[in-house]
Amino acid sequence: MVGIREVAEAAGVSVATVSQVVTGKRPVSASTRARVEEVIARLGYFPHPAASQMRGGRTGMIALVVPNLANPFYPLVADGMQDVFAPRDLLLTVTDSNVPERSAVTIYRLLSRRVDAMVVAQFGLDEPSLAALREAGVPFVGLGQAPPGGGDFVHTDDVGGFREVVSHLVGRGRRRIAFLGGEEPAIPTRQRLEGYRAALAAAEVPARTDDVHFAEFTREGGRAGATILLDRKDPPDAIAAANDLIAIGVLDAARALGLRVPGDVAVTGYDDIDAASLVNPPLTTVENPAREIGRACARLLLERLDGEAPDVARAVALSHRLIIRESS
Amino acid sequence: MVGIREVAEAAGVSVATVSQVVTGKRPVSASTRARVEEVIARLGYFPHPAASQMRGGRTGMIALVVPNLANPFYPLVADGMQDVFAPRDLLLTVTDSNVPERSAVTIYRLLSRRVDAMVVAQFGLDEPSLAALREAGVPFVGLGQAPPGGGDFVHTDDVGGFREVVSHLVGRGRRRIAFLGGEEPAIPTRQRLEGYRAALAAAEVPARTDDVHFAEFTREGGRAGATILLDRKDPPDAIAAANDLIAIGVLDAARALGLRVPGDVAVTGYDDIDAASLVNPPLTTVENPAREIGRACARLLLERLDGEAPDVARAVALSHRLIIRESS
DNA sequence: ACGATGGGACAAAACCTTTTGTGCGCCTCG
DNA sequence: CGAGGCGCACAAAAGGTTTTGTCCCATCGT
Repeated sequence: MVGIREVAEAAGVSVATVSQVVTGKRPVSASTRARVEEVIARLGYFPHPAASQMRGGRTGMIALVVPNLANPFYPLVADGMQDVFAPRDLLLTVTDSNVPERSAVTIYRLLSRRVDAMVVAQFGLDEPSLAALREAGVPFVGLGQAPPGGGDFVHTDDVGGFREVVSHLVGRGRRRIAFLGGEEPAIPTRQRLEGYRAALAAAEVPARTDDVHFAEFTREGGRAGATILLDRKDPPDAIAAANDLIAIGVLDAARALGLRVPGDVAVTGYDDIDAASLVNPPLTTVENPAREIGRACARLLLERLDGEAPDVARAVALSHRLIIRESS
Repeated sequence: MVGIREVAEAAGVSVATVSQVVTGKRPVSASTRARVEEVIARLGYFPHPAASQMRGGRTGMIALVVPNLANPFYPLVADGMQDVFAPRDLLLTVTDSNVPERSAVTIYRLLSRRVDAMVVAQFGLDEPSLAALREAGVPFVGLGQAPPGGGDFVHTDDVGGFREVVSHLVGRGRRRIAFLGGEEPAIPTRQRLEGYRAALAAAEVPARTDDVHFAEFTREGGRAGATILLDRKDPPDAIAAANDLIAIGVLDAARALGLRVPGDVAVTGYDDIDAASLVNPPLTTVENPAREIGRACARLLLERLDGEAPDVARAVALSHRLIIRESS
C-alpha cells in the first residue's frame, strides 16, 4: 500500500507536486515531472480511489443496472458501453437489481455514492430509487424508457416494432393473436402491448381481453404464461411474446402440449438475442441494435459528466428491424 | 448529502455516538439509540461509502470478474453468489475483464481498492494481476481453476467430465474424435484437453494432432475452428467442443458445410447453458452446477473476510453430470 | 457514606487525497 | 541596475467517517 507520501519522499518533492503530476491539473516542470514519474513507476503507486473521491473527485466507475443479468440482451449493451468508456479509463460494472431480500432502493443507495453515473434499465418499477439518485447528484440515463420525472434516455420504437411483428402475423392469416407480456407495470411491456393493440385495430381484428396475459420476462415466465393461454378450449393461433426469452418459454409450453409451431400456433419474440436463431423453430423477432444502444447511453452520460450537455432531457431513438424466421 | 454531523446535531449527541449507533460496534443506551435512529430515518442519512472505507473499513462490494460477460454460464454463477451475499448486505458487481484497450492488470488495479473481495474466473491468462491483488490484500477466490501461486478456489472435475463425454462418443462408435478448445493457455482448455486425451487413451483410439484445434471461447470461435476441422479431405466424425458456445458455433459450421449432425459429425459441448437444449439438434453436454459454484465461491470469500478461514488454501470440488441429447 | 466499578457519551486523531493560496527565485524589461 | 512578473513548488486545509482513549456520572458494595 504505497501512498502519495512515500512517493513524494522518494522523489524529494512535496505531496502536492506528486498529485499535480498525476492529475495534470497544474503545470509541473519537465525535470520534476520526469523524476516523479520515474518514482511512481518504480514504486507502483496509484491513488487510493476512496481518498480521491473524498476530495470531491470522481470515482471512475459507471454502473449498468439491469433487472436480470441472465437476459442476454444486456451483455451486448454493456459491450457497446465499453466501446465508449474504455478509452476514457472508466470502469464499467454491471449490477443485477433483481436480488431477493433487497429492494431496488437499497441498490441505488449503495451504488449512488460509488459510481460517477449510472445506466438504468427498467427503473419504472420503483420511483423512490430515482429520488435517491437525483438527490445524490449522480447522472443517469434510461435504457429503453424515459425516466419517470424526466431525464436522458435511449430507446427504440417499441410500439412501432411490436406493431410490425403483429401485423406480420395478421398478414400470415392469423386471427386469434395473443399477447404474452412481461411484468405488467414495466414500460417495455406497456409499449409493446400498445403496439399489439394498434396492429389489431389497424387490421380490424377484434381484440379479446383474455388473449392478453402477463408473466415474468424469463423463459420460465413464458412457459407458465403460454400454458395458460394455450391449454383451454379455444386457444389462440398465434402468440406474440414481449421478448425472446418469453417466446422461448412459449416454445417449451407448445412442445409440452403437443402443439406444432408454427402449424398450430405461431410464435414471435422481441430483441433478437443470440438464442432466437438457435431454437427450433428459429424465432421471428425484432432486432434491437443492442450495441448501438449501449454506445448511445455511454455518450449521453459522458456529455453530462463533462458538463457539455444542455440542461434539458434528451432522447435518442434507434431503429429496429423485423426478422422473419420459421416460427411464424 | 446529509452527513453524520447533521445527524449528531439534530439528535443532540456527538458524531461518535451516531457512528456507534450505525455500526453497532459499541453499546449505546436504548434511549439514545432510539433518538438517533429516529433522526437518521427522518433525515435519510446513510454513511458515505468512501469515507467509511478510508477509515480502514469495508467497502461492502464484491466483484465477480469474468472473461466474457456474454457467456451465459456466468450469470448463473452470479445468481448463486447473490444467494449468499444479499443477506449479508454485500453488493455484487460483475466486470468484464476482456475489454479492448485495457489490460487485465489495469482492471484488477482499479477494482482492487474498491471492493472487499473478488471472484476471478480465468485469471490464468496473466499473473501480474494476481500480484496486484495480493499486494492490495484483497481476498480472492478462483472460479474453475486454482489461482497460480496458490489460493482458494472452486472447481469441477473438468478432466473427468471431459473424459466422460469423449468416452460417450467412443461408445457411440466414433473413432475420429476432434477436440475444439478455447484459448490454448486457459486452464479449462488444458484440463478438458487432458480429459480428451485420457478418454482416447483408455479406448485405445489413436490421437491425431491435427484433430486438436484451439479457438476463442465463443460461438464465432467455434464456427471458425470447426470450419477448419471439417473442411478437409479427411474430416473427423465427431467434435468435442470445450464449451457450449463453441459447440453451437460448430453446429453453424456444419450447417454451412451441408453436414448433418449427428449423422455426418457428432457434436458435444460443455457447461449445459440454457441454449444447449434449445439448439437444433439439442446438444449433448456436461452440466456444471453453476449456481452451486457461485454459492461455494461466496462462502469461501465470506469466511476469509470474517477471518474464520484457516491460513491454508482450500479447494472445493463440485460434481458434474453428463447430459446426453441428440447431437451425439 | 464513601470508594470502587462500570456503563455510556465524547473529543480528537487518523485514513489519503486534492486543492488553493502563498512565497521564493529567476528572468526580463525599463 | 532595480523592479515587476511569472513559473513552480510547497504548506495547509478540507472531505466524512471510524476508532480509541478519556472522562463523567450513576450505581453498587462495604
